[in-house]
Amino acid sequence: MRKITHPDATARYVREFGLDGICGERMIAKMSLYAYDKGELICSAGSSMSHLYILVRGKLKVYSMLPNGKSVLLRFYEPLGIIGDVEWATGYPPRCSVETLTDCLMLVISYEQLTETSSHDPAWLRYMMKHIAHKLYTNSNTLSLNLTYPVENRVASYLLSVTSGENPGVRVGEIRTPKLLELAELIGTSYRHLNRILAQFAADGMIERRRGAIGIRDVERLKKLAEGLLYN
Amino acid sequence: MRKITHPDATARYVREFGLDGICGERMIAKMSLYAYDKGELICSAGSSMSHLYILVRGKLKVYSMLPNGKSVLLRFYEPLGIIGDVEWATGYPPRCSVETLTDCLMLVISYEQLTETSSHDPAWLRYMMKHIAHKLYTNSNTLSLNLTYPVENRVASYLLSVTSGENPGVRVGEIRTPKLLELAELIGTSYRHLNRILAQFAADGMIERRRGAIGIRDVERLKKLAEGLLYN
DNA sequence: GCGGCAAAAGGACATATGTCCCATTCATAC
DNA sequence: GTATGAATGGGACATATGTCCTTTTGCCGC
Repeated sequence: MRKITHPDATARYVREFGLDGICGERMIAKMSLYAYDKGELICSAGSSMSHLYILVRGKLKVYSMLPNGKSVLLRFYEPLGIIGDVEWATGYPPRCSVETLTDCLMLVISYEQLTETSSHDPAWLRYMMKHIAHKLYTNSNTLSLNLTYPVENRVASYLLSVTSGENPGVRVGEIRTPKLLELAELIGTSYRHLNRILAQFAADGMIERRRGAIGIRDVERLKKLAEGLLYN
Repeated sequence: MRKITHPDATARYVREFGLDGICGERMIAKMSLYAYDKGELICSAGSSMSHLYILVRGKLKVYSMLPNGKSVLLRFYEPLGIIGDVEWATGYPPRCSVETLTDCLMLVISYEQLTETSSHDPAWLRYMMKHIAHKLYTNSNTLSLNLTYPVENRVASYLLSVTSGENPGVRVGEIRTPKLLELAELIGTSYRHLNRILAQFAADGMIERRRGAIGIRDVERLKKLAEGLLYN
C-alpha cells in the first residue's frame, strides 16, 4: 500500500466516476488516492476501521469470518465498490475481511473527515443509503442461495466469477488458484469436498487441473451449473 | 388491516418512540396508523411496494422466497422495525415476504410523501442509513451462521426466538406451531428432517410434542444448542 | 359411527458433505 | 542428492439431509 502523490491523481478518478455529483467539494478535498498490490488485506474482521475506501481500479473479494471458525465468501467488488460504509454508519466493528485480487487503486478518507464534511449533505447520505441498501439486497440474495444450493453449483459460480473479465476473448480461462484450502473456506465447505467436486469437474472435462492453477475447458456447462447464482 | 382514526393515535406512538427527533414534522403529519391482525401478510416477494411501515406494536417475521422455490427465514421484527426501507432506497421490488406473528400496529407513509417530506432531511437520511446498515450487518451474520450450522441448531434457535417474551416467567413455553411444513420451509429444510430433529428433541426431553403445539421443557439445553445463533 | 381428508409421524434409502488419515508431488534448504 | 515440509490428491467411513412412500391420528360432514 502506498499513497499516490501525483497532484491531479484524486481529481482524475473523482471525475471519471462522476463522484463530484455525489460528494461535496469539501469532502473531495479530503480524499487521498492509494495503490494496493495484489493480495493485500484492506481490513479484517475484529480489527477496527477508521477509513472509508472507494475502489476505482482493480478487484477485491470480501469474506466473513464466523465465530465457529469457518468463513464464507460474500462478494467481489469492482470499481465504485465501497468499503467501510456499514462501519461508518453504525460504528460496529467490521465482521468481514477484504482482500485485493488484483492491483488496486482506492480513494480513501478518514471517518472523522467524512463525518465532518458530509454528514449534513443529503445527496451523499442518499447515495450511501442506496448503496448500503443495494448491498443488503444482493448480500441477502447470495447468502440465501448459498444456503439452499449444493457446493457443486457454488464452485461453478466461483470459477466463473474469478475468470470473467480476465480472458475476455476466446482463450481458455486460466485461474491462478489461491491455496485450495483457502478456496474451500471461502466457498464454505471442507477442503476434502472441494477436492471431490474439482475432481469430478475434471473427470467431466469441464476444467483441467494443474499445480496452482485451474484451466476452464467448458464455460457453458459451468454457467449451467452456476445458473442464477452469482457473487457479483 | 384497518386504519386507526383516533385523532391522537399517530402522535402517541411518534412520541413514545422518540420519532419526533428523527422524522421532520412534515413527515409525521403524513403518517397514518394501521392495525393488522395476527397472520396478515404485509408484503410479499415479487409484488410491488409503495409504503414504508414502522412497527410500533407486535411482532413480525420476514422470510425470503428463492427462485428455486425454497424459502429462508431471515429475521423477526419488534417495535421500531422498519419495512420497505430498502425498497424505498433502491426502487427494487421486494424479495422478502413479511407476515404478522401477533396483532400489530404500524405507522405508515407512502413513498411519494416520504420522498417529498424527507429526502433532503439529513437527520432522517442518517437514521435510515444506519438502520439499513444494521440490517445488513445482522442479516449477513444470521445467514452466514445458517450456512455453516446444522438444522438442529437452527431449530433450537427458532424455538427460543418464538418463545422469548411470550411466557417471560417460570411457566413452560407453549408454542402454537404453524403447520410444521411451513416451519420447515422457514428454517430452510425439509419437513422430514425437521420432524426427525423434533423427535430427537422430544426423546431427549427438551420439548414435548402436542397436536398443533410444542411445549418447551428445557430452555437451558436449547440455549446451548442455539449458542450465538439468533434470529433477532 | 363411518368415510374421507389434511396434518403429522416415521421407515427405507439415496445423496451431500464432513472427518480422519495416508500417499504423492514439488520446492527448497542443506 | 537428500531430507523436510507444505500443498495436493484421494480412500474409507460417519453424519447430515433429502426424497419417496406408508402409516397413524384427529377432525369434520353426513
